[in-house]
Amino acid sequence: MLHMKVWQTGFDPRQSIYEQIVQRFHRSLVSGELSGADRIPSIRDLAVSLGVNTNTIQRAYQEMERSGLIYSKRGMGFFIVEEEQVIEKVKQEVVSQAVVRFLSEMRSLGFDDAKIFEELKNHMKGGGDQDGSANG
Amino acid sequence: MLHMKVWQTGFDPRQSIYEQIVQRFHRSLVSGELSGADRIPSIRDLAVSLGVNTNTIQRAYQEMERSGLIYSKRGMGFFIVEEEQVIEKVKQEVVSQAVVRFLSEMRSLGFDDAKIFEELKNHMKGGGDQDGSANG
Amino acid sequence: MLHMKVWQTGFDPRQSIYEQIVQRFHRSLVSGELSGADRIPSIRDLAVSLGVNTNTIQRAYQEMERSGLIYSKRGMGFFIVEEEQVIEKVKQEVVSQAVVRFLSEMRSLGFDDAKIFEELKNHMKGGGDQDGSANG
Amino acid sequence: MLHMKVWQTGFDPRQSIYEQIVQRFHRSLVSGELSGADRIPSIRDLAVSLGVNTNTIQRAYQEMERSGLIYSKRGMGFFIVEEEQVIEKVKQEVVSQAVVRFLSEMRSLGFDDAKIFEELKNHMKGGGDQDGSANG
DNA sequence: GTGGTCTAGACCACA
DNA sequence: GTGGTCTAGACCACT
Repeated sequence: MLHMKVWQTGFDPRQSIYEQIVQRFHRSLVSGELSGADRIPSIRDLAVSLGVNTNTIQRAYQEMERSGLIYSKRGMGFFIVEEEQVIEKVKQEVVSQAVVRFLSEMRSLGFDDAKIFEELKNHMKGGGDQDGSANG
Repeated sequence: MLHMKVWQTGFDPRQSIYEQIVQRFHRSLVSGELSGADRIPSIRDLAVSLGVNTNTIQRAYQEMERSGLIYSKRGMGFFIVEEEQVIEKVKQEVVSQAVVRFLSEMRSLGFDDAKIFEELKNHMKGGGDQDGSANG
Repeated sequence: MLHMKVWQTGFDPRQSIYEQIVQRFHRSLVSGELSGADRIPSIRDLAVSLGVNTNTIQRAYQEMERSGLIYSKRGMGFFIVEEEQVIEKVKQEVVSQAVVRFLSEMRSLGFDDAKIFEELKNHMKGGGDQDGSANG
Repeated sequence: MLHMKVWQTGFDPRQSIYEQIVQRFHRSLVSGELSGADRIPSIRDLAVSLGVNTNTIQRAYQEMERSGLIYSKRGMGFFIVEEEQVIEKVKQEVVSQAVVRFLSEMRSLGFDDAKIFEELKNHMKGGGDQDGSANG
Protein backbone atom coordinates (compact mmCIF):
# COMPACT_ATOMS: atom_id res chain seq x y z
CA MET A 1 0.00 0.00 0.00
CA LEU A 2 2.71 2.47 -0.85
CA HIS A 3 0.54 4.43 -3.21
CA MET A 4 -2.59 5.40 -1.37
CA LYS A 5 -5.22 7.28 -3.25
CA VAL A 6 -3.93 10.81 -3.33
CA TRP A 7 -5.62 12.88 -0.68
CA GLN A 8 -6.76 16.38 -0.99
CA THR A 9 -4.27 18.80 0.45
CA GLY A 10 -6.98 21.16 1.63
CA PHE A 11 -7.48 21.10 5.36
CA ASP A 12 -10.20 22.78 7.34
CA PRO A 13 -8.48 25.55 9.26
CA ARG A 14 -10.98 25.21 12.09
CA GLN A 15 -9.62 21.83 13.09
CA SER A 16 -6.10 20.71 13.73
CA ILE A 17 -4.41 19.12 10.77
CA TYR A 18 -3.25 16.02 12.58
CA GLU A 19 -6.82 15.26 13.67
CA GLN A 20 -8.02 15.57 10.11
CA ILE A 21 -5.29 13.20 9.00
CA VAL A 22 -6.37 10.65 11.60
CA GLN A 23 -9.94 11.02 10.39
CA ARG A 24 -8.86 10.40 6.81
CA PHE A 25 -7.22 7.14 7.85
CA HIS A 26 -10.36 6.17 9.72
CA ARG A 27 -12.47 6.79 6.66
CA SER A 28 -10.12 4.87 4.41
CA LEU A 29 -10.53 2.01 6.81
CA VAL A 30 -14.30 2.13 6.84
CA SER A 31 -14.54 2.47 3.10
CA GLY A 32 -12.28 -0.53 2.65
CA GLU A 33 -9.44 1.34 1.00
CA LEU A 34 -7.22 0.28 3.87
CA SER A 35 -7.32 -3.04 5.66
CA GLY A 36 -5.47 -5.13 8.20
CA ALA A 37 -1.68 -5.46 7.97
CA ASP A 38 -1.41 -2.85 5.22
CA ARG A 39 1.65 -0.69 5.30
CA ILE A 40 0.88 3.03 5.44
CA PRO A 41 3.09 5.76 3.98
CA SER A 42 6.22 6.80 5.80
CA ILE A 43 6.05 9.95 7.84
CA ARG A 44 8.37 11.77 5.46
CA ASP A 45 6.51 10.68 2.34
CA LEU A 46 3.10 11.61 3.66
CA ALA A 47 4.39 14.94 4.94
CA VAL A 48 5.70 15.77 1.50
CA SER A 49 2.60 14.64 -0.39
CA LEU A 50 0.30 16.57 1.96
CA GLY A 51 2.57 19.57 2.16
CA VAL A 52 2.65 19.65 5.95
CA ASN A 53 5.34 19.44 8.57
CA THR A 54 6.67 15.99 9.47
CA ASN A 55 5.89 16.73 13.10
CA THR A 56 2.25 16.95 12.16
CA ILE A 57 2.25 13.49 10.58
CA GLN A 58 4.19 12.17 13.52
CA ARG A 59 1.55 13.47 15.84
CA ALA A 60 -1.20 11.83 13.80
CA TYR A 61 0.58 8.46 13.71
CA GLN A 62 1.28 8.76 17.42
CA GLU A 63 -2.44 9.16 18.07
CA MET A 64 -3.30 6.13 15.97
CA GLU A 65 -0.60 4.11 17.65
CA ARG A 66 -1.97 5.02 21.07
CA SER A 67 -5.46 3.97 20.03
CA GLY A 68 -4.07 0.63 18.92
CA LEU A 69 -4.89 1.05 15.24
CA ILE A 70 -1.34 1.01 13.88
CA TYR A 71 2.08 -0.06 15.08
CA SER A 72 5.62 0.62 13.94
CA LYS A 73 8.34 -1.81 12.93
CA ARG A 74 11.75 -0.28 13.37
CA GLY A 75 13.20 0.49 10.03
CA MET A 76 10.16 -0.82 8.21
CA GLY A 77 7.53 1.84 8.76
CA PHE A 78 4.00 1.82 10.12
CA PHE A 79 1.39 -0.89 9.64
CA ILE A 80 -2.28 -1.35 10.32
CA VAL A 81 -2.79 -3.92 13.06
CA GLU A 82 -3.71 -7.41 11.99
CA GLU A 83 -6.48 -8.11 14.50
CA GLU A 84 -9.78 -7.84 12.70
CA GLN A 85 -11.66 -7.09 15.91
CA VAL A 86 -9.59 -3.95 16.54
CA ILE A 87 -10.22 -2.70 13.04
CA GLU A 88 -13.88 -3.52 13.29
CA LYS A 89 -14.12 -1.60 16.54
CA VAL A 90 -12.56 1.49 14.97
CA LYS A 91 -14.92 1.31 12.02
CA GLN A 92 -17.97 1.12 14.23
CA GLU A 93 -16.74 3.94 16.42
CA VAL A 94 -16.25 6.23 13.46
CA VAL A 95 -19.72 5.59 12.08
CA SER A 96 -21.40 5.67 15.44
CA GLN A 97 -19.74 8.94 16.38
CA ALA A 98 -20.99 10.62 13.23
CA VAL A 99 -24.53 9.37 13.69
CA VAL A 100 -24.78 10.17 17.38
CA ARG A 101 -23.41 13.64 16.95
CA PHE A 102 -25.85 14.35 14.16
CA LEU A 103 -28.84 13.01 16.07
CA SER A 104 -28.09 14.93 19.25
CA GLU A 105 -27.53 18.11 17.28
CA MET A 106 -30.80 17.83 15.38
CA ARG A 107 -32.71 16.98 18.54
CA SER A 108 -31.28 19.98 20.34
CA LEU A 109 -32.62 22.05 17.45
CA GLY A 110 -36.09 20.75 18.18
CA PHE A 111 -36.32 18.07 15.49
CA ASP A 112 -37.99 14.76 16.29
CA ASP A 113 -37.15 11.55 14.45
CA ALA A 114 -39.77 12.07 11.77
CA LYS A 115 -38.57 15.61 11.03
CA ILE A 116 -34.99 14.45 10.92
CA PHE A 117 -35.84 11.93 8.21
CA GLU A 118 -37.78 14.55 6.31
CA GLU A 119 -34.91 17.02 6.42
CA LEU A 120 -32.48 14.35 5.30
CA LYS A 121 -34.65 13.40 2.34
CA ASN A 122 -34.82 17.01 1.26
CA HIS A 123 -31.07 17.29 1.18
CA MET A 124 -30.59 13.94 -0.52
CA LYS A 125 -32.87 14.87 -3.39
CA GLY A 126 -31.68 18.36 -4.10
CA GLY A 127 -28.22 18.56 -2.71
CA GLY A 128 -26.34 15.63 -4.14
CA ASP A 129 -22.72 14.93 -3.27
CA GLN A 130 -20.86 17.80 -1.64
CA ASP A 131 -17.42 16.36 -1.22
CA GLY A 132 -18.34 12.78 -0.71
CA SER A 133 -16.49 10.22 -2.78
CA ALA A 134 -19.22 7.61 -2.54
CA ASN A 135 -16.96 4.67 -3.10
CA GLY A 136 -19.32 1.98 -1.90
CA MET B 1 -37.11 37.85 26.07
CA LEU B 2 -36.57 38.86 29.64
CA HIS B 3 -36.45 35.37 31.00
CA MET B 4 -34.31 33.18 28.80
CA LYS B 5 -34.22 29.56 29.67
CA VAL B 6 -31.28 29.19 31.98
CA TRP B 7 -28.40 27.68 30.10
CA GLN B 8 -26.05 25.06 31.26
CA THR B 9 -22.81 26.43 32.51
CA GLY B 10 -20.81 23.45 31.32
CA PHE B 11 -18.79 23.98 28.17
CA ASP B 12 -17.07 21.41 26.02
CA PRO B 13 -13.35 22.02 26.50
CA ARG B 14 -12.64 20.84 22.95
CA GLN B 15 -14.33 23.88 21.46
CA SER B 16 -13.96 27.54 22.29
CA ILE B 17 -16.51 28.91 24.71
CA TYR B 18 -17.55 31.81 22.53
CA GLU B 19 -18.35 29.47 19.65
CA GLN B 20 -20.51 27.35 21.89
CA ILE B 21 -22.34 30.44 23.05
CA VAL B 22 -23.03 31.42 19.45
CA GLN B 23 -24.32 27.93 18.77
CA ARG B 24 -26.65 28.15 21.76
CA PHE B 25 -28.14 31.32 20.37
CA HIS B 26 -28.52 29.68 16.98
CA ARG B 27 -30.39 26.81 18.57
CA SER B 28 -32.61 29.13 20.56
CA LEU B 29 -33.45 30.81 17.29
CA VAL B 30 -34.24 27.60 15.45
CA SER B 31 -36.30 26.22 18.31
CA GLY B 32 -38.28 29.45 18.44
CA GLU B 33 -37.17 30.48 21.91
CA LEU B 34 -35.75 33.65 20.38
CA SER B 35 -37.29 35.70 17.62
CA GLY B 36 -36.92 38.96 15.74
CA ALA B 37 -36.33 42.22 17.62
CA ASP B 38 -35.89 40.40 20.95
CA ARG B 39 -33.40 41.91 23.30
CA ILE B 40 -30.76 39.45 24.38
CA PRO B 41 -29.04 39.53 27.78
CA SER B 42 -26.49 42.24 28.38
CA ILE B 43 -22.87 41.25 28.11
CA ARG B 44 -22.32 41.62 31.82
CA ASP B 45 -25.43 39.67 32.80
CA LEU B 46 -24.72 36.74 30.55
CA ALA B 47 -21.11 36.68 31.64
CA VAL B 48 -22.19 36.36 35.26
CA SER B 49 -24.87 33.75 34.63
CA LEU B 50 -22.54 31.63 32.52
CA GLY B 51 -19.59 32.15 34.78
CA VAL B 52 -17.27 33.42 32.05
CA ASN B 53 -15.47 36.67 31.39
CA THR B 54 -17.27 39.60 29.79
CA ASN B 55 -14.75 39.59 26.98
CA THR B 56 -15.77 36.08 26.07
CA ILE B 57 -19.41 37.09 25.75
CA GLN B 58 -18.39 40.14 23.79
CA ARG B 59 -16.51 37.94 21.35
CA ALA B 60 -19.59 35.77 20.90
CA TYR B 61 -21.84 38.77 20.34
CA GLN B 62 -19.27 40.26 18.00
CA GLU B 63 -19.43 37.16 15.85
CA MET B 64 -23.19 37.25 15.71
CA GLU B 65 -23.15 40.94 14.88
CA ARG B 66 -20.72 40.23 12.08
CA SER B 67 -23.00 37.59 10.63
CA GLY B 68 -25.86 40.05 10.69
CA LEU B 69 -27.93 38.22 13.28
CA ILE B 70 -27.85 40.85 16.02
CA TYR B 71 -26.99 44.51 16.33
CA SER B 72 -26.02 46.72 19.23
CA LYS B 73 -27.47 49.96 20.43
CA ARG B 74 -24.99 51.87 22.51
CA GLY B 75 -26.18 52.01 26.07
CA MET B 76 -29.25 49.94 25.24
CA GLY B 77 -27.99 46.43 24.64
CA PHE B 78 -28.03 43.88 21.84
CA PHE B 79 -31.06 42.97 19.79
CA ILE B 80 -31.99 40.29 17.31
CA VAL B 81 -32.42 41.88 13.88
CA GLU B 82 -35.96 42.61 12.82
CA GLU B 83 -35.79 41.27 9.28
CA GLU B 84 -37.48 37.91 9.23
CA GLN B 85 -35.57 36.92 6.12
CA VAL B 86 -32.22 37.25 7.87
CA ILE B 87 -33.39 35.16 10.79
CA GLU B 88 -34.89 32.58 8.48
CA LYS B 89 -31.63 32.39 6.59
CA VAL B 90 -29.67 31.76 9.78
CA LYS B 91 -32.11 29.06 10.82
CA GLN B 92 -31.80 27.30 7.51
CA GLU B 93 -28.03 27.59 7.55
CA VAL B 94 -27.79 26.04 10.98
CA VAL B 95 -29.96 23.07 10.05
CA SER B 96 -28.50 22.69 6.60
CA GLN B 97 -24.96 22.76 7.90
CA ALA B 98 -25.64 19.91 10.26
CA VAL B 99 -27.36 17.80 7.61
CA VAL B 100 -24.84 18.44 4.86
CA ARG B 101 -21.91 17.71 7.09
CA PHE B 102 -23.47 14.47 8.23
CA LEU B 103 -24.38 13.36 4.73
CA SER B 104 -20.99 14.09 3.23
CA GLU B 105 -19.28 12.36 6.12
CA MET B 106 -21.39 9.22 5.79
CA ARG B 107 -20.99 9.15 2.03
CA SER B 108 -17.23 9.49 2.31
CA LEU B 109 -17.41 6.45 4.57
CA GLY B 110 -19.01 4.48 1.77
CA PHE B 111 -22.64 4.68 2.90
CA ASP B 112 -25.37 5.17 0.33
CA ASP B 113 -28.70 6.76 1.19
CA ALA B 114 -30.35 3.48 2.14
CA LYS B 115 -27.53 2.51 4.47
CA ILE B 116 -27.56 5.95 6.05
CA PHE B 117 -31.24 5.57 6.92
CA GLU B 118 -30.61 2.10 8.27
CA GLU B 119 -27.79 3.27 10.49
CA LEU B 120 -29.91 6.15 11.75
CA LYS B 121 -32.81 3.86 12.66
CA ASN B 122 -30.48 1.64 14.63
CA HIS B 123 -29.31 4.55 16.72
CA MET B 124 -32.78 5.99 17.16
CA LYS B 125 -34.05 2.75 18.64
CA GLY B 126 -31.14 2.44 21.00
CA GLY B 127 -32.07 5.91 22.22
CA GLY B 128 -29.82 7.89 24.56
CA ASP B 129 -26.41 6.76 23.34
CA GLN B 130 -24.38 9.86 24.12
CA ASP B 131 -20.79 8.86 23.65
CA GLY B 132 -21.34 6.66 20.67
CA SER B 133 -19.10 3.76 21.49
CA ALA B 134 -21.69 1.21 20.43
CA ASN B 135 -19.04 -1.33 19.68
CA GLY B 136 -20.62 -4.76 20.07
CA MET C 1 -38.01 77.61 11.49
CA LEU C 2 -40.14 75.21 13.46
CA HIS C 3 -40.43 72.77 10.61
CA MET C 4 -36.99 71.87 9.43
CA LYS C 5 -36.69 69.54 6.53
CA VAL C 6 -37.27 66.11 8.01
CA TRP C 7 -33.98 64.39 8.58
CA GLN C 8 -33.25 60.79 8.01
CA THR C 9 -33.46 58.81 11.18
CA GLY C 10 -30.70 56.45 10.11
CA PHE C 11 -27.45 57.05 11.92
CA ASP C 12 -24.11 55.54 11.20
CA PRO C 13 -23.44 53.19 14.11
CA ARG C 14 -19.72 53.77 13.78
CA GLN C 15 -20.01 57.35 14.97
CA SER C 16 -21.76 58.79 17.98
CA ILE C 17 -25.25 60.03 17.31
CA TYR C 18 -24.76 63.44 18.85
CA GLU C 19 -21.80 64.12 16.58
CA GLN C 20 -23.83 63.22 13.55
CA ILE C 21 -26.56 65.56 14.70
CA VAL C 22 -24.06 68.39 15.03
CA GLN C 23 -22.80 67.62 11.55
CA ARG C 24 -26.31 67.77 10.17
CA PHE C 25 -26.75 71.24 11.62
CA HIS C 26 -23.44 72.29 10.14
CA ARG C 27 -24.50 71.06 6.74
CA SER C 28 -27.86 72.79 6.96
CA LEU C 29 -25.94 75.92 7.67
CA VAL C 30 -23.59 75.56 4.74
CA SER C 31 -26.35 74.66 2.34
CA GLY C 32 -28.34 77.69 3.44
CA GLU C 33 -31.22 75.78 4.95
CA LEU C 34 -30.42 77.41 8.26
CA SER C 35 -29.22 80.95 8.77
CA GLY C 36 -28.50 83.52 11.47
CA ALA C 37 -31.03 84.04 14.28
CA ASP C 38 -33.12 81.05 13.20
CA ARG C 39 -34.79 79.14 15.95
CA ILE C 40 -33.92 75.48 15.97
CA PRO C 41 -36.21 72.70 17.21
CA SER C 42 -36.61 72.15 20.92
CA ILE C 43 -34.65 69.32 22.46
CA ARG C 44 -37.80 67.34 23.12
CA ASP C 45 -39.20 67.83 19.62
CA LEU C 46 -36.01 66.87 17.87
CA ALA C 47 -35.54 63.87 20.14
CA VAL C 48 -38.98 62.60 19.22
CA SER C 49 -38.66 63.25 15.51
CA LEU C 50 -35.26 61.54 15.37
CA GLY C 51 -36.23 58.76 17.69
CA VAL C 52 -33.31 59.27 20.05
CA ASN C 53 -32.91 60.04 23.71
CA THR C 54 -33.31 63.68 24.81
CA ASN C 55 -29.91 63.42 26.47
CA THR C 56 -28.40 62.83 23.06
CA ILE C 57 -29.91 66.01 21.62
CA GLN C 58 -28.90 67.88 24.72
CA ARG C 59 -25.34 66.76 24.23
CA ALA C 60 -25.41 67.90 20.59
CA TYR C 61 -26.82 71.32 21.47
CA GLN C 62 -24.31 71.62 24.28
CA GLU C 63 -21.48 71.09 21.80
CA MET C 64 -22.84 73.70 19.43
CA GLU C 65 -23.34 76.12 22.28
CA ARG C 66 -19.74 75.62 23.38
CA SER C 67 -18.50 76.30 19.87
CA GLY C 68 -20.51 79.51 19.83
CA LEU C 69 -22.84 78.51 17.04
CA ILE C 70 -26.09 78.59 19.01
CA TYR C 71 -27.32 80.04 22.26
CA SER C 72 -30.35 79.43 24.45
CA LYS C 73 -32.99 81.87 25.63
CA ARG C 74 -34.62 80.64 28.82
CA GLY C 75 -38.08 79.47 28.04
CA MET C 76 -37.74 80.30 24.36
CA GLY C 77 -35.47 77.58 23.01
CA PHE C 78 -32.24 77.56 21.06
CA PHE C 79 -31.24 79.98 18.34
CA ILE C 80 -28.50 80.31 15.80
CA VAL C 81 -26.22 83.21 16.68
CA GLU C 82 -26.78 86.45 14.82
CA GLU C 83 -23.16 87.35 14.06
CA GLU C 84 -22.52 86.61 10.40
CA GLN C 85 -18.81 86.19 10.96
CA VAL C 86 -19.33 83.33 13.40
CA ILE C 87 -21.60 81.52 10.97
CA GLU C 88 -19.23 82.13 8.11
CA LYS C 89 -16.39 80.70 10.16
CA VAL C 90 -18.32 77.51 10.88
CA LYS C 91 -19.22 77.12 7.22
CA GLN C 92 -15.63 77.42 6.12
CA GLU C 93 -14.46 75.06 8.80
CA VAL C 94 -16.90 72.37 7.75
CA VAL C 95 -15.92 72.58 4.10
CA SER C 96 -12.25 72.88 4.80
CA GLN C 97 -12.27 69.92 7.14
CA ALA C 98 -13.84 67.69 4.52
CA VAL C 99 -11.41 68.76 1.82
CA VAL C 100 -8.30 68.53 3.95
CA ARG C 101 -9.20 65.11 5.28
CA PHE C 102 -9.84 63.85 1.78
CA LEU C 103 -6.62 65.25 0.39
CA SER C 104 -4.44 63.89 3.16
CA GLU C 105 -6.06 60.49 2.88
CA MET C 106 -5.56 60.28 -0.88
CA ARG C 107 -1.98 61.47 -0.61
CA SER C 108 -1.19 58.86 2.02
CA LEU C 109 -2.49 56.30 -0.47
CA GLY C 110 0.11 57.46 -2.96
CA PHE C 111 -2.07 59.69 -5.12
CA ASP C 112 -0.70 62.97 -6.42
CA ASP C 113 -2.90 65.92 -7.35
CA ALA C 114 -3.35 64.81 -10.94
CA LYS C 115 -4.39 61.30 -9.94
CA ILE C 116 -6.78 62.66 -7.34
CA PHE C 117 -8.58 64.69 -10.00
CA GLU C 118 -8.66 61.69 -12.27
CA GLU C 119 -10.15 59.46 -9.60
CA LEU C 120 -12.72 62.09 -8.76
CA LYS C 121 -13.80 62.45 -12.37
CA ASN C 122 -14.27 58.70 -12.62
CA HIS C 123 -16.60 58.67 -9.68
CA MET C 124 -18.47 61.76 -10.77
CA LYS C 125 -19.30 60.26 -14.15
CA GLY C 126 -20.37 56.82 -13.09
CA GLY C 127 -21.42 57.09 -9.50
CA GLY C 128 -23.89 59.92 -9.32
CA ASP C 129 -25.51 61.00 -6.06
CA GLN C 130 -25.18 58.55 -3.22
CA ASP C 131 -27.11 60.29 -0.48
CA GLY C 132 -26.42 63.83 -1.42
CA SER C 133 -29.33 66.21 -1.52
CA ALA C 134 -27.69 68.70 -3.86
CA ASN C 135 -29.77 71.59 -2.79
CA GLY C 136 -27.72 74.41 -4.23
CA MET D 1 8.23 41.63 3.60
CA LEU D 2 10.76 41.18 6.34
CA HIS D 3 11.54 44.84 6.68
CA MET D 4 8.35 46.83 6.68
CA LYS D 5 8.69 50.52 6.71
CA VAL D 6 8.65 51.46 10.36
CA TRP D 7 5.30 52.88 11.26
CA GLN D 8 4.59 55.82 13.40
CA THR D 9 3.66 54.91 16.92
CA GLY D 10 1.29 57.82 17.33
CA PHE D 11 -2.38 56.98 17.10
CA ASP D 12 -5.31 59.32 16.78
CA PRO D 13 -7.19 59.05 20.06
CA ARG D 14 -10.49 59.74 18.31
CA GLN D 15 -10.40 56.40 16.54
CA SER D 16 -9.73 52.94 17.87
CA ILE D 17 -6.17 51.76 17.54
CA TYR D 18 -7.01 48.49 15.84
CA GLU D 19 -8.95 50.32 13.13
CA GLN D 20 -6.02 52.59 12.46
CA ILE D 21 -3.77 49.58 12.18
CA VAL D 22 -6.09 48.04 9.63
CA GLN D 23 -6.06 51.28 7.69
CA ARG D 24 -2.29 51.34 7.68
CA PHE D 25 -2.23 47.90 6.15
CA HIS D 26 -4.76 48.99 3.57
CA ARG D 27 -2.58 51.93 2.65
CA SER D 28 0.50 49.75 2.44
CA LEU D 29 -1.43 47.57 0.05
CA VAL D 30 -2.61 50.42 -2.14
CA SER D 31 0.79 52.03 -2.26
CA GLY D 32 2.35 48.72 -3.27
CA GLU D 33 4.47 48.30 -0.16
CA LEU D 34 2.63 45.06 0.51
CA SER D 35 1.55 42.50 -2.03
CA GLY D 36 0.10 39.04 -2.41
CA ALA D 37 1.45 36.15 -0.32
CA ASP D 38 3.64 38.45 1.74
CA ARG D 39 4.07 37.48 5.35
CA ILE D 40 3.13 40.26 7.71
CA PRO D 41 4.74 40.82 11.10
CA SER D 42 3.84 38.42 13.86
CA ILE D 43 1.32 39.63 16.40
CA ARG D 44 3.92 39.86 19.13
CA ASP D 45 6.46 41.67 16.97
CA LEU D 46 4.06 44.29 15.73
CA ALA D 47 2.68 44.79 19.23
CA VAL D 48 6.17 45.56 20.50
CA SER D 49 7.14 47.83 17.62
CA LEU D 50 3.89 49.79 17.88
CA GLY D 51 3.88 49.82 21.64
CA VAL D 52 0.43 48.35 22.01
CA ASN D 53 -0.98 45.19 23.49
CA THR D 54 -0.91 41.93 21.56
CA ASN D 55 -4.68 41.71 21.86
CA THR D 56 -5.03 44.96 19.98
CA ILE D 57 -2.97 43.64 17.08
CA GLN D 58 -4.89 40.41 17.17
CA ARG D 59 -8.12 42.34 16.86
CA ALA D 60 -6.77 44.20 13.84
CA TYR D 61 -5.60 40.99 12.18
CA GLN D 62 -8.90 39.35 13.01
CA GLU D 63 -10.73 42.10 11.14
CA MET D 64 -8.50 41.72 8.12
CA GLU D 65 -8.91 37.95 8.20
CA ARG D 66 -12.66 38.42 8.32
CA SER D 67 -12.58 40.64 5.26
CA GLY D 68 -10.58 37.99 3.42
CA LEU D 69 -7.42 40.05 3.07
CA ILE D 70 -5.11 37.87 5.18
CA TYR D 71 -5.15 34.36 6.59
CA SER D 72 -3.32 32.67 9.41
CA LYS D 73 -1.25 29.53 9.45
CA ARG D 74 -1.00 28.12 12.94
CA GLY D 75 2.50 28.41 14.17
CA MET D 76 3.57 30.13 10.96
CA GLY D 77 2.12 33.59 11.07
CA PHE D 78 -0.21 35.71 8.99
CA PHE D 79 -0.05 36.09 5.23
CA ILE D 80 -1.62 38.30 2.62
CA VAL D 81 -3.92 36.21 0.46
CA GLU D 82 -2.50 35.06 -2.85
CA GLU D 83 -5.49 35.87 -5.05
CA GLU D 84 -4.74 39.07 -6.90
CA GLN D 85 -8.43 39.72 -7.42
CA VAL D 86 -9.11 39.87 -3.69
CA ILE D 87 -6.26 42.30 -3.17
CA GLU D 88 -7.35 44.39 -6.12
CA LYS D 89 -10.84 44.52 -4.72
CA VAL D 90 -9.59 45.75 -1.35
CA LYS D 91 -7.47 48.41 -3.02
CA GLN D 92 -10.40 49.68 -5.05
CA GLU D 93 -12.65 49.65 -2.01
CA VAL D 94 -10.23 51.71 0.01
CA VAL D 95 -9.86 54.36 -2.67
CA SER D 96 -13.50 54.31 -3.65
CA GLN D 97 -14.63 54.67 -0.07
CA ALA D 98 -12.58 57.80 0.39
CA VAL D 99 -13.78 59.36 -2.84
CA VAL D 100 -17.44 58.49 -2.43
CA ARG D 101 -17.54 59.73 1.13
CA PHE D 102 -15.95 63.00 0.11
CA LEU D 103 -18.22 63.50 -2.87
CA SER D 104 -21.43 62.79 -0.99
CA GLU D 105 -20.35 65.04 1.85
CA MET D 106 -19.56 67.93 -0.46
CA ARG D 107 -22.77 67.49 -2.41
CA SER D 108 -24.83 67.45 0.75
CA LEU D 109 -23.17 70.78 1.53
CA GLY D 110 -24.53 72.17 -1.70
CA PHE D 111 -21.41 71.91 -3.84
CA ASP D 112 -21.72 70.85 -7.45
CA ASP D 113 -18.88 69.21 -9.35
CA ALA D 114 -17.37 72.49 -10.54
CA LYS D 115 -17.35 73.97 -7.06
CA ILE D 116 -15.82 70.81 -5.65
CA PHE D 117 -12.92 71.08 -8.07
CA GLU D 118 -12.51 74.74 -7.27
CA GLU D 119 -12.41 74.10 -3.54
CA LEU D 120 -9.90 71.32 -4.06
CA LYS D 121 -7.62 73.51 -6.13
CA ASN D 122 -7.64 76.16 -3.44
CA HIS D 123 -6.48 73.70 -0.84
CA MET D 124 -3.89 72.11 -3.10
CA LYS D 125 -2.23 75.45 -3.69
CA GLY D 126 -2.17 76.28 -0.02
CA GLY D 127 -0.36 73.01 0.51
CA GLY D 128 0.25 71.45 3.90
CA ASP D 129 -2.83 72.61 5.75
CA GLN D 130 -3.19 69.75 8.19
CA ASP D 131 -5.85 70.85 10.63
CA GLY D 132 -8.00 72.57 8.10
CA SER D 133 -8.94 75.74 9.91
CA ALA D 134 -8.31 77.90 6.87
CA ASN D 135 -10.76 80.46 8.08
CA GLY D 136 -9.68 83.70 6.59
C1' DG E 1 8.62 30.42 17.79
C1' DT E 2 3.63 31.03 15.93
C1' DG E 3 -1.61 32.09 16.56
C1' DG E 4 -6.04 31.27 19.64
C1' DT E 5 -8.47 31.78 23.73
C1' DC E 6 -9.53 33.36 28.21
C1' DT E 7 -9.28 36.12 32.46
C1' DA E 8 -9.32 40.28 35.46
C1' DG E 9 -9.71 44.71 35.50
C1' DA E 10 -9.55 49.31 33.77
C1' DC E 11 -11.39 53.55 31.31
C1' DC E 12 -14.33 55.74 27.98
C1' DA E 13 -18.63 57.08 25.41
C1' DC E 14 -23.41 56.81 25.27
C1' DA E 15 -28.51 56.67 26.96
C1' DG F 1 -26.93 51.09 33.30
C1' DT F 2 -25.25 49.81 28.37
C1' DG F 3 -21.49 48.50 24.82
C1' DG F 4 -16.39 49.45 23.07
C1' DT F 5 -11.65 49.37 23.69
C1' DC F 6 -7.36 48.41 25.76
C1' DT F 7 -3.95 46.35 28.92
C1' DA F 8 -1.29 42.70 31.30
C1' DG F 9 -0.69 38.30 31.64
C1' DA F 10 -1.82 33.49 31.43
C1' DC F 11 -2.35 28.79 29.16
C1' DC F 12 -3.06 25.99 25.16
C1' DA F 13 -2.25 23.87 20.46
C1' DC F 14 0.52 23.68 16.54
C1' DT F 15 5.04 23.95 13.69
